[in-house]
Amino acid sequence: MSTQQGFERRYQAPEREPIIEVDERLFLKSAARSFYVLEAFARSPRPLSLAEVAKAAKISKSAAQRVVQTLLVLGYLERSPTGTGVVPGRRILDRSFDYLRSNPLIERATPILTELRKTCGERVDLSLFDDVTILYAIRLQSKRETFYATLSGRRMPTFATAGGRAMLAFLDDRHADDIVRRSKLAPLTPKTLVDPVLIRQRIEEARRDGYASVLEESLMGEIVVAAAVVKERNMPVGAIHIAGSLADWSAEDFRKRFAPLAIEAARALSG
Amino acid sequence: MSTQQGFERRYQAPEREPIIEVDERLFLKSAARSFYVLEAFARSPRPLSLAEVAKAAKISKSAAQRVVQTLLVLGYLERSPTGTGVVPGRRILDRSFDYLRSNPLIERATPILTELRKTCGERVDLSLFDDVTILYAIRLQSKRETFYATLSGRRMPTFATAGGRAMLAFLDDRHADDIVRRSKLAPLTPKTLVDPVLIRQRIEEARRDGYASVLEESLMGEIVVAAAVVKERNMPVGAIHIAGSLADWSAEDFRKRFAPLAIEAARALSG
DNA sequence: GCATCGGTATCGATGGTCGATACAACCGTT
DNA sequence: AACGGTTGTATCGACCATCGATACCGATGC
Repeated sequence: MSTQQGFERRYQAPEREPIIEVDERLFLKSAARSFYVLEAFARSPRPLSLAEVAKAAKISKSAAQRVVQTLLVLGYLERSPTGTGVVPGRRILDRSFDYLRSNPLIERATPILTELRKTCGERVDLSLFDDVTILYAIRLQSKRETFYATLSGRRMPTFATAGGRAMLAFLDDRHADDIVRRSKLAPLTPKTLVDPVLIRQRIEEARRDGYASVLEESLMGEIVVAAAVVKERNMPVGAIHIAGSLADWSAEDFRKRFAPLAIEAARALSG
Repeated sequence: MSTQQGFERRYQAPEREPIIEVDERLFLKSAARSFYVLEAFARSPRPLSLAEVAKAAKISKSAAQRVVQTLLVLGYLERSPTGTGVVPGRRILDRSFDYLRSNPLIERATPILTELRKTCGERVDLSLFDDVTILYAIRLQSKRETFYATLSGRRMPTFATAGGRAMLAFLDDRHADDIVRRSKLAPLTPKTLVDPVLIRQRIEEARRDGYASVLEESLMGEIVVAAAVVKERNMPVGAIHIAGSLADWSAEDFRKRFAPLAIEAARALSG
């Protein structure tokens, strides 16, 4: 259920690196409004009435009416089958298809992950680095998964995930600390580390070992090992996760067995 | 409702059913422009320069500049890592996450498909009906899959897929024929049926058997059985596919073994 | 050197969008 | 049966956001 729509939405100021900060005058407010409407469903995944849309997107009812009509025509919204309100439309999936297909990393990763999934028999994920969150792009489930563990497009806090920490380990301390500092350090489970000092310690371990491992920090009963995929100059761009259940494995066995596989797969994708 | 326009893009005139035809004056041209830009990547999944964007979206270079800047800020576009041009942005995945999460069918289907995947050991898909195309929403791969067979958001022609025919079998003849007629009957493989008479015959078989089966019609070496998921009034909304390789199975064995499983899963989702 | 391509920035005119408002249809409740 | 509450739909003049020609800067290439 944790929608966690991650820490604070809304795009103001990429604020990372003061690169050029798009010119106000080139920003199309009316275009942005459409996306604000679509984003309303990140907070409430159910049919929204016109009034609710207007409120969520902070626009007038009239504006909402126009945006909704437009998005209905384009297929990015659909009338709710329940009769009232609108829901996200199928055409959105076309765009995510384009995204996945346009990203060379995804394409190269797919066969490697498939192979990895076969040898492991456990869930295998590819996540993408995105500042204070990571974004799951490919998810190959094993058996018995929760609904959200199957969805790509899910975001998780960088600081609390194996993949996130594996990626932070490739940043310099200043940058990594900055990300932790800007993260909302809310525990996802009773075991989530929220003390920046402890988190930093784990990051250093990851730096030393070449992989990160978290134990029940985002889901009770779950153990994950992950290794970062890096580009030139060792910039982390993604991570390969292998996730298993403590019902099947001891933490030590799991790490010993799967960490090398994650590292190898990540290395095959790097460079 | 259904936004058809299968292969052919662009939304002019839903032209199907003269239902209310959204008021011209409520259609936000400037908002639509942003989506035209995003859709440019459906045709060419690679970085596009400003000029290319302008051309693809049929807007001026200035307009392209503004749209691109805006979408960059919002995260729906990203600068290409190769230095020049833009590519679809990660934020798109957030929206597809919202879509999947908002759709009750997807949520209900997930555990059923997971279970089905486990008992079958073959690839299992959930597709959604969308007029002349079907749209893959959930894909659980087995081993050795092609890249495109792993991507949700992929569209395939309704007439040539097992799921598509299973769904057509639940429409009345007029409607089914109409969909076939409006489809671009281009063969995907040497074995694709393109004769409307033969296609209709297969649809009738599906109606009789409660499932459809296609043999190498969309991918050589592949056999697929599928059963339709229907709503009230027996309207088809999706289909469950089970896909295997002819290297592992005879067509007959495959059908005998998996068709009942597809039917049962689809029935569990229907109603 | 010149040509061509990439992205960026400027600015006044114009027309697309704004939003208050009214309307229609549906629900329960009293 | 009129009510107050939804829902979605439709109208219209005023204004300001957007338009697009144009100029600019930097790389790259011959």
